[in-house]
Amino acid sequence: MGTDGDETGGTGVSTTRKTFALLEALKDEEGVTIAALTERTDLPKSTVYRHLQTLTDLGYVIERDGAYYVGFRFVELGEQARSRKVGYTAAKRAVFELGQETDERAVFIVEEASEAVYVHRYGSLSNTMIGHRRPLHSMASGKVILAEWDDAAVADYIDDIGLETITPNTITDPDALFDELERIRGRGYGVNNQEHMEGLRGVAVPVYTPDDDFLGSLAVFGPTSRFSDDYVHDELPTRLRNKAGEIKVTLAYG
Amino acid sequence: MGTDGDETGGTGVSTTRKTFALLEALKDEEGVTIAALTERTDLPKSTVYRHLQTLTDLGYVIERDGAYYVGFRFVELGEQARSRKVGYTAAKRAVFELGQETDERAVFIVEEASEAVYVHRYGSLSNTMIGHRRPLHSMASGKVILAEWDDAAVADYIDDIGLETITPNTITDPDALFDELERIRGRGYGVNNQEHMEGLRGVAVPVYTPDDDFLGSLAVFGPTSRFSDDYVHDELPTRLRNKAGEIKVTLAYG
DNA sequence: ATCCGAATCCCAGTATCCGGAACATTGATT
DNA sequence: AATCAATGTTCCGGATACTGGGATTCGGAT
Repeated sequence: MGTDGDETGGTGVSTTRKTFALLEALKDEEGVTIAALTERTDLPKSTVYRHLQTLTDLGYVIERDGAYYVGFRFVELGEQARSRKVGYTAAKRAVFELGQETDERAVFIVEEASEAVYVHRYGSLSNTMIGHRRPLHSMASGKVILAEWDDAAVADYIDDIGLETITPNTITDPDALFDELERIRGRGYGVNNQEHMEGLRGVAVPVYTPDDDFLGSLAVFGPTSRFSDDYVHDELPTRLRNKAGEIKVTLAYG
Repeated sequence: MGTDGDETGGTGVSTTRKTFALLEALKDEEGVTIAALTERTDLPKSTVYRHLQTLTDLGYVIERDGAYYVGFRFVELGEQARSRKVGYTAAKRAVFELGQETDERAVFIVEEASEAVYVHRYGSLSNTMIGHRRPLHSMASGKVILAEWDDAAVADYIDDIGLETITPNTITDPDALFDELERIRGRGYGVNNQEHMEGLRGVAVPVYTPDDDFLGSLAVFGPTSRFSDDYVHDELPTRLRNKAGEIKVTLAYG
C-alpha cells in the first residue's frame, strides 16, 4: 500500500502543485467553469475558487462570463524560453524558409527534460504543436538529438524513459537504437520512416552555434508519397545542412 | 502606515503569489542563480529554494549548472491562449503576408485586461514583443480596440488606467481621445502618429469573425520616413481591410 | 413566484508553509 | 595544498494561511 511505484509526489510546495494542476486542467479544455474544474481536479469547490481568484488577480487566468481561460501572460513567459538563446530565434527564420522552399512541414526542435519540444513550426494553419512534447526516439529530430549524447547518457535515457512503441516502425530495441545513432553520427542527418506516425517520413540535421555548441534540430517531414528515398537521403539532407549552416553564419556575424 | 495607496495585495493564496513572483524574476533575467533570486525577490533563501525545487519537479522551470530558467512548458500554456480562437491562428498568416507584401513590421493585437497584447508579429529577427503588453491608447491598434467599446467602457478605462504620456504626441486628453475614436469608427481604421514611439507611424484595422464578433486588430507600422500621409491614409488602410476580410472568409469557409 | 445549480463567502482546525540557522559543497585565492 | 567565502542544501519548531465543509447568495429556467 502506498507503493504505487509512483515517484516522490509530495516534495516542496503542495499549494503550488494545486495551482499548476488547475492550470493544466484549464489548458485541456476551453473556457471551463468552476464546477467543471472542481470535477476535473478532485479539489473542493472552495479551493478551486480561491486559487482561480488568485490567478485571475495576478492576470495569469482570465474570467469571462463565468468561464475561465489561460491568459496571455503565459505567452510572455513562454517567449522567454523560446528566445533563451539567440540561436532559437535565428532558427525561426530557417524553419520558415525551409517550409516555403520545400512546401512541406518544417520544425525546429529542442530537448528539454529528455523530451523533444517543438519550438518553431511551419505548415498548415494551426499553431498547434508548438510547445508540445514528444519522445525523442521516435522522430528524426529526436534521434539527431540523442546522437549528440554519449552512449552512457543514451543508456540512462533508455532506462529512465524507455523506448515506447508509437508505430510498428518505432525503434524499440536498444541495440537497434545505438546502431541508428551511430549511423546518424556518421552521415550527419537522421531519418524517420513512419516511426512516429504512419505515412509520415522526415529528415533532420543538428544545428550548432559558431562555437559548435549544439542548439537543436532542424527537420522537414511529410507524406511517404512525396518523400522518396532520393528526396529523403539526398536533396533534403543537403538543403537542411545548408540551412543549419546559415544559422551558424547568422549567429557569427549579425 | 500601511496606506501605500496599494491595491488589495493580499487576497487569495499568497503562496501562489510567491511562486509567480519568482517566475517573473526568472523571466527578467537569463539563467539566474538561487542567491540572485533571493536578492531580487526579498524572500528568504530557503523559501526560494523550496519553490524552485517544486517548479523544477513539475517541469516548469529548468535548472542547468546551478542556474534556473523558465521552461518550455510555458510555451505550451501560452499557445493555448494564442489559439484560443480560430481567428487568432488565421490572423497569424495574415500578419505574415502583410509583412512580406509591405516589407514593414506587421502585428496582430488583442485586448486582455484592458491592455494591448502582441499575439503575432512579423519583422526583424527577434520574436520579442510577442506576449508583451502596452497601453491601448497609445497605439493605432489599441485605439481601434477602444473604438469597439462604448463610451461608458472607455470612460471606465480612462478612470482605471489613465492616459499615460508615452511620447509628446500621445493622446492624453479624454475628449481628444473620444474624438479620435469617433473618427476611427467613421473611417474604419486607426492611425498612430508617433504616439507610442518617436519616429514611428502605424495603421490598424479591426478584425471580425463571420458573425461580426470583434477579434482583434491588424496593424502595420514603420518609420515616418517611409510612412507618408498617402501611404498611411490610402494604400495601407485598403490593404489592411482586405487582409481583415480574408481572415473573415477563411473563418467562414476552409 | 419557485426551484435548482452554481458561484461566493465564512470560519474553525490544522496541515503545511515559512524562515532562521546549521551544515555541506563548491571553487576561487594565496 | 590549504584556507576561506559564498552558495546551495537540509532541518525543524512555530504560526501563518491554506483547507474544505457548509451556509448564503446569485442568476437563470420553468
